[in-house]
Amino acid sequence: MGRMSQQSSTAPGPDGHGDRQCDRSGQRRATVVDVAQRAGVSTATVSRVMNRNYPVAAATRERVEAAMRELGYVVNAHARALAGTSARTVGIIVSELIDPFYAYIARGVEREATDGDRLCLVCCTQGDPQRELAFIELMHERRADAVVLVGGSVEDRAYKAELARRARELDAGGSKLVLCGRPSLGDGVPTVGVEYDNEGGAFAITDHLITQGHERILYLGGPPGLSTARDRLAGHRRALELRGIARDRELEQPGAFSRAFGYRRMTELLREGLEFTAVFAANDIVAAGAAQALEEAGVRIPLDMSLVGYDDIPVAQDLRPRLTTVRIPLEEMGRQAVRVALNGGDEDDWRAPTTGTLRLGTHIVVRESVAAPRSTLPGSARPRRS
Amino acid sequence: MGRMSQQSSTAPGPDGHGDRQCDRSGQRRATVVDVAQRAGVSTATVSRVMNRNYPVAAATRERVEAAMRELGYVVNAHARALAGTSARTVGIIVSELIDPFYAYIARGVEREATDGDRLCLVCCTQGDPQRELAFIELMHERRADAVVLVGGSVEDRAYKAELARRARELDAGGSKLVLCGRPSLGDGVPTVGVEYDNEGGAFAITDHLITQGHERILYLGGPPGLSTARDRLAGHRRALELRGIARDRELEQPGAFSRAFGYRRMTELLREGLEFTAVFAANDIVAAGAAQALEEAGVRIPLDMSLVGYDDIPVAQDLRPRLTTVRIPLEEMGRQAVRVALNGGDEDDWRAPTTGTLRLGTHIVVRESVAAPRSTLPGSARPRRS
DNA sequence: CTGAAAGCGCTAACAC
DNA sequence: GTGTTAGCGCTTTCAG
Repeated sequence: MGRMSQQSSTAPGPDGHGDRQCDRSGQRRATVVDVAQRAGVSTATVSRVMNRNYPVAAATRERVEAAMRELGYVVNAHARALAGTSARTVGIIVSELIDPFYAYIARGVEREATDGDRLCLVCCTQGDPQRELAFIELMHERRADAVVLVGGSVEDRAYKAELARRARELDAGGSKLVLCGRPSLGDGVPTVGVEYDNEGGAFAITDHLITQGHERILYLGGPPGLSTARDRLAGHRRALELRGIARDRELEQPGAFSRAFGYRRMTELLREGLEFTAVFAANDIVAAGAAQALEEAGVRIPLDMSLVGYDDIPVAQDLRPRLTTVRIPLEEMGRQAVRVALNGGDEDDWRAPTTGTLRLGTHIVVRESVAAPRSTLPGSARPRRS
Repeated sequence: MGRMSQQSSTAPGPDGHGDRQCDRSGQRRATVVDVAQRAGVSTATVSRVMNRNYPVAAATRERVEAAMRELGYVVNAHARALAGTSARTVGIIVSELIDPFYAYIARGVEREATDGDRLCLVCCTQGDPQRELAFIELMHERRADAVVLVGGSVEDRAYKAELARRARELDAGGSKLVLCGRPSLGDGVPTVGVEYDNEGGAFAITDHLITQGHERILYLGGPPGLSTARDRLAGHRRALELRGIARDRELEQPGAFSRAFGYRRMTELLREGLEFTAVFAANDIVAAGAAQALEEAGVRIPLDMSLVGYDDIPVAQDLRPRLTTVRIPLEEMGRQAVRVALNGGDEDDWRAPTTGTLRLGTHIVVRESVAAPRSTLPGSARPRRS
């Protein structure tokens, strides 16, 4: 047997150091070699027992399993990954775990990953594109099978180029960059994607408002530089246009996707006396802020003002009245994201030219926050400035 | 200069195969060897350049960095971890990412991990202790520097023993199991912990209710088998006892930590005509459900009924009236969890006997959901069964 | 400051 | 069925 080929190991150590460690916090973890020795078999057999991918005599197997148990053996996933098998990891990058929009998608990703016997690396960028890039790199270093990028992206040229570079690197290594809820990087870039009908949802809900008789609709929130916000605004405008309602720049009030923005801006607008009968908040969070401002100003929903949101996260049902909004299949998107990445080029190379994009639908959920504008009701004055 | 010492590389390839792979999806990732070759240095130098942990001539460094860039080199974290350095990973196990209670803690863990230049493995057990155990194992395989177990644990003997075994295994390997918001496993078990004053918070808020004049307080929700729920109920009982209020079993209605439970059970209780003037929901989610039931039954908060919760998650502020509740330093707990794990025995072995437990405080946040009971107001009838 | 070489722990041919 | 033996890609003494 060829062990001890050098003068370095195993034995108590000639000079008193070299083999320290048995004293304090950790007596060297057991390895396949230890297990093999104890069970009187080769390391190959131990490996076979663990992976159950090869016939092993029942008796042998038992001996090996006993040895593993007795030694408290735990495989080293890194060694395993190094030796060739996949790291069985999928990475997910969101801007904020606290935000239900991301949390639901993350849940889908985590569940699908777990179902596929993989672990999930999760990172939060806190909205910083630079961190996003850095995290992709980190996950690449970890050799994640897929890296899921969630949510709207900044519309920046240099940033996109950088992203494309990372996507190519990942692809070259057999991993996939998944764009979940954000636009593709272009045909040349090897990514897969899962989108939802963002523009369509916005169109539908604005149309819903118009159908109820609203013409002066305030569009509130959504960072102008974010793809998500851009698409929602686009859908909103299209609905207006289709119905022949002239666009009014004053009624477009983009801003952060935050409750604070919704509250603050709405308060200001109310004070300034801007005229409108309905509000389309770019997402439910903004709507929650707006609702609070409205409440404090004594404006009743939906009597004096209609309000709708986007995303259909839980807060939509906690608001009073319950919020009419656009539902996105958040969790499903997460699941599909990993599915599409793992089947899109791994083995079943079934005509997925590296850039497969899945598109899921959205639909509006009608609750109690919309009514016909007062002004169209016979005999009532419009709730204008005063 | 010693470049091209082997016959293997760079050139077009003498025999046409041997260097396969340049065609399909991945031309073999570049390795240190490739970089070293291209830069005309040894792999040791490349390593030194990457880790900046050793002096390297500026010129050499530049050549190496250029080579890395040109080759699109990305270190292999597994090889690195195998070679001895830590995996720079912390694991976190929660029951549900969607639940703000867990999400906030997870955020703390993620941020602290990121600040310490580590990545975060996240798993959801969906409340299944068996999965929890399995995930700990998987994270151990990944050689996570710490594994953070979040939230209440089931009070099961066999389960705890199993957990203790895992804790010892981890510890033997130099990792730490962190109990975040759950009781210690006993002195013999090498874990670290971060708790919050669960019982104290419950005591304080029940006392708050009593101080307002309430005597018949319904305790609603909280799975009897969960440590979290047990402690909250204990605090509640202690407050009652201290004030000399007799315990009434009918007023203790444990159950799931869910909105659905809060809604359903409250609806039933109202229908049955149970008498009480205030509700202490075991957490804010349950409180939200209860609030809805109350609303639908035409019971006004806090006029006809006072309501308090626990956790102080965002929904507490979305409810109308805003919910009086107990605040837990959720995110801080997450941060401390990784801090305590990473400093409790890593290098600064400053008297942390493997079992250090940090205890953070809680405090009540008074909002608008509590008032004196109608029955104590002069001249008004109690809102009893009818 | 730089190079050579010995592993880290596991898997996967390839023998027997 | 089971053993042998190369590596996987990186870090790290130990020598220059």
